[in-house]
Amino acid sequence: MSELAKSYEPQAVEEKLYAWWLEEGHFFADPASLKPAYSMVIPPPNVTGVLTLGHVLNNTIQDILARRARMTGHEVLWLPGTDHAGIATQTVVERKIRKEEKRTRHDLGREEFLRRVWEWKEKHGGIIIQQLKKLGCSCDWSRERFTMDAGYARRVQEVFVDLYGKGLIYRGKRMVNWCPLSLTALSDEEVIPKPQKGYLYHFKVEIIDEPGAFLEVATTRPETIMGDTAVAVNPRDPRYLHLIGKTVRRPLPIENQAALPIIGDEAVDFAFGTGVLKVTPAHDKADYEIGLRHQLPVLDIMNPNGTMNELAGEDFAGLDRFEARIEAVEKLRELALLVKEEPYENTVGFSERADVPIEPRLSEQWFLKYPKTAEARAAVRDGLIRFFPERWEKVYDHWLGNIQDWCISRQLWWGHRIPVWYQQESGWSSGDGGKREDLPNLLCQIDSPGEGWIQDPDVLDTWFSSWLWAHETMDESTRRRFYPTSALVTGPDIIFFWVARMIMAGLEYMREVPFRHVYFTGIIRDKQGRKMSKSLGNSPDPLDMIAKYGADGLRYGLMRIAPQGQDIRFDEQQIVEGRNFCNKLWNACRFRLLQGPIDPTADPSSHALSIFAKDLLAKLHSTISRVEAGYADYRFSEIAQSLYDLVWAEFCDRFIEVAKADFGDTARKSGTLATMDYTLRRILLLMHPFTPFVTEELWRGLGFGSGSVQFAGWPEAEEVPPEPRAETVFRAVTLARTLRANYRLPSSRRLRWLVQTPDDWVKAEFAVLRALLNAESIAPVDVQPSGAAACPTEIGVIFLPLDGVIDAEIERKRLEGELAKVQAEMDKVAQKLASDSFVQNAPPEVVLDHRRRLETWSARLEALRGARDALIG
RNA sequence: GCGCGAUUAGCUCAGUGGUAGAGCGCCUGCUUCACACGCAGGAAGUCGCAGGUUCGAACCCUGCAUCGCGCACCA
Repeated sequence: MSELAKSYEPQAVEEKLYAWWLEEGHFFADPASLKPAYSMVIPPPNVTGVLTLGHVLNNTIQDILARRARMTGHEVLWLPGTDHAGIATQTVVERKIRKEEKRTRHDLGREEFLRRVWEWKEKHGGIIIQQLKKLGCSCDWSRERFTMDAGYARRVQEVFVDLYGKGLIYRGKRMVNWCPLSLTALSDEEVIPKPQKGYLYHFKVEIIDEPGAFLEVATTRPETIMGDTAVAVNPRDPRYLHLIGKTVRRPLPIENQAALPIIGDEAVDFAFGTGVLKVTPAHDKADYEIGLRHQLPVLDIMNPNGTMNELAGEDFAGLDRFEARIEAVEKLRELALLVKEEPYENTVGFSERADVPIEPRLSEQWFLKYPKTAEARAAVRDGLIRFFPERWEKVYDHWLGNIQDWCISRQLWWGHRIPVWYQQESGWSSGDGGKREDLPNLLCQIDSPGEGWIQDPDVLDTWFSSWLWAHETMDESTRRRFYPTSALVTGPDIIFFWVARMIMAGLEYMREVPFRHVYFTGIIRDKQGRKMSKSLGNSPDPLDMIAKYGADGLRYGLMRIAPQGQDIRFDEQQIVEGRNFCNKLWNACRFRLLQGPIDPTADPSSHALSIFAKDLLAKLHSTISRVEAGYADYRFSEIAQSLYDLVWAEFCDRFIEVAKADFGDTARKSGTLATMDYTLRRILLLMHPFTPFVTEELWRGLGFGSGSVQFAGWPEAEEVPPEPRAETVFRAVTLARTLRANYRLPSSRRLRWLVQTPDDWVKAEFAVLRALLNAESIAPVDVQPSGAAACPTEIGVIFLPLDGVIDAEIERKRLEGELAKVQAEMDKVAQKLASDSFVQNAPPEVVLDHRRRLETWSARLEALRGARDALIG
């Protein structure tokens, strides 16, 4: 390529390069490679999913890690795939069938429904995989996995059988979180507590043994009165002590006003409400526990879908639980038993997926007693696994310390079938989540034991397959080479769902942790700080962003504002900046190309270098060090910012501008070009993980190599001494430009400047000064010219002759103003140095630094005074 | 109730003890032969509040406030 377009056009480049990468097999992970291994497994997105900004963040980070690992000489495995996402996918397909055919999954039957889900999956699933490719993700697509792949599915069932055999999986009738909409049990982690405004209802119950006497009960759930089987008070509560053992009349249902015992139980908080608790063992977890302690009957008055059943009585049967609440209050009012309703806010658990209130429900389910919890805790505590940011370790530790058994069965069809078989004649009915008879003859194995056995109808929690993702996605040779993985990149919202469980599964089945590092991203929010959500419509489509700004622009823009583990407020402007930065890099390269062919092996050390070249090389290498340090701590935004500064400020604003002068100087030209090529080469390498497309295009376009930049090595930081003289020139230029601007002289106006300096090296840079100031001329002066505007700098005093340009009186005022400012600064430093405690206690280099500053300020002060006096004289 | 995080320029955020920073936005000037997705200059901040430690605090400690998140409780 001899010429580059005026601006970078991502659309023209991205598709072509991605296809080329695939063609070349660059993303393929070879277990036979002799290179050191670097591996990651993708957090598998839902097969129904479409790319969100969260995915963009997450996968950009993984791609950065993968590409950098390739560049540092690793054999990289980034293993992609998707998750079957039980409830989410089943819901999507059910909705489609209901809409298009007005049928339910029950109309179709299990087999046909599953066929439809697979059909849907083949047709529409995995859109997100194509979208990840648009983002530039360098996954090894030849190893793409799905959590329902045959081999994977078999392993899920084997693990179930194994854990059953170890006595860790058991079936039991327990209080579970029941979703009345999805009609399935959920794990504790799938329940989201939300504060709800409602009422605390006070009602009276008559004490049967003391006719005419009443006990007042407070409840938020009057619709469960029909299921009450006791009333409880705290045995230490003197108000009610004497009533324990007596009975009250349950007001509802009216046709069955049963007598309920008054029991004493320590769980009752006598400060709450009236201190009298209605006990509904079938519909409240705490009440169930109380019921167990007192052998209370369990009276289930609800259907699985949250409507009341016939046990609730004729007034309620068939009503939805919330209609029943209204009705119950009405009935209490009619019975004159309602004392009061006070507005009350309490926290109600909602189903994460269906977003409806969970119904605590007694149900026969499968549970897992987690394996290797102690080891999993220790793995993180002892640093075998490190979390970034570290603070999540505490959250993880706390969860594992209070871990509850995991309800793993789901009353769904789409998922991994539970490998348990029952003898048919046991008369056991399936899938209603609560009506099973006691244990029939049971066999836990994958294949059918034969005639007369039917399989448990339930499927496993999706996470029961995801927790094997780190090792079951790999075959034996891959595992040998790439397990444990190097890093996991995911959101903190699935630390319990996935991260913790994967650690336990890895320890149990691989006897080794699944990853060394876990990087937790932040959560992307909108500008107002709200979570991105479809319903709010505040979630921009990343593909639109890619179309508008290019994948690199999106990646870079996002990474620059994504500090480690902090939530990110998304602002499209940031992506604009990412795009602009890519264009800046493009044009820097374009500038270079206009000077002639580059030398891919340029070595500046074999040339005499200008102070600006030395300065740039020092900045380059300090940036490389900073980038290294950033990778060590996963501080991506700092890496991005360092590179931004290097490219934009150091390379473009300074070095290229100086180079324009240097190119006219035959003595300097070769060194400047060599420095430029050397630096550009390293910039492209450093930038590649963040902006793979533009760097790849430039790498080959400029002629640095014909292969992919991602196998061109990684720059090493070298000790390069700083060149402070260059800094002083740039600072002087800024001061001179400020002087010009103060006089409202347009930057296009070519002026004659004078410089008074004792240093020969400064005189050698006059051509550079002329270029940077866009000057007509720069000439040396030995004595202060009278009647010129002056600006003292570290390299000497720069003068702008007044003739016809500036007004002496204005200049005098300006100088007075400057003097005052400088004097103030000087006083500050002087005061500090005058303090004995400072001089005695501060580190010597700090004191020295202050002394130097004092010198600088006083020199400046003197020069300003001289300029003022010259003006007056 | 317990824990975690945030609070710095109009906005989004860097900044782990020594001169308060960046980008955007704003104002001014510039069709300077890489880039207007650009160049140059400028204005703009009692670093949430109150104490403490220190020669010195945006930074360390204590308390408080506000916002957000998680866990527990939730009749």
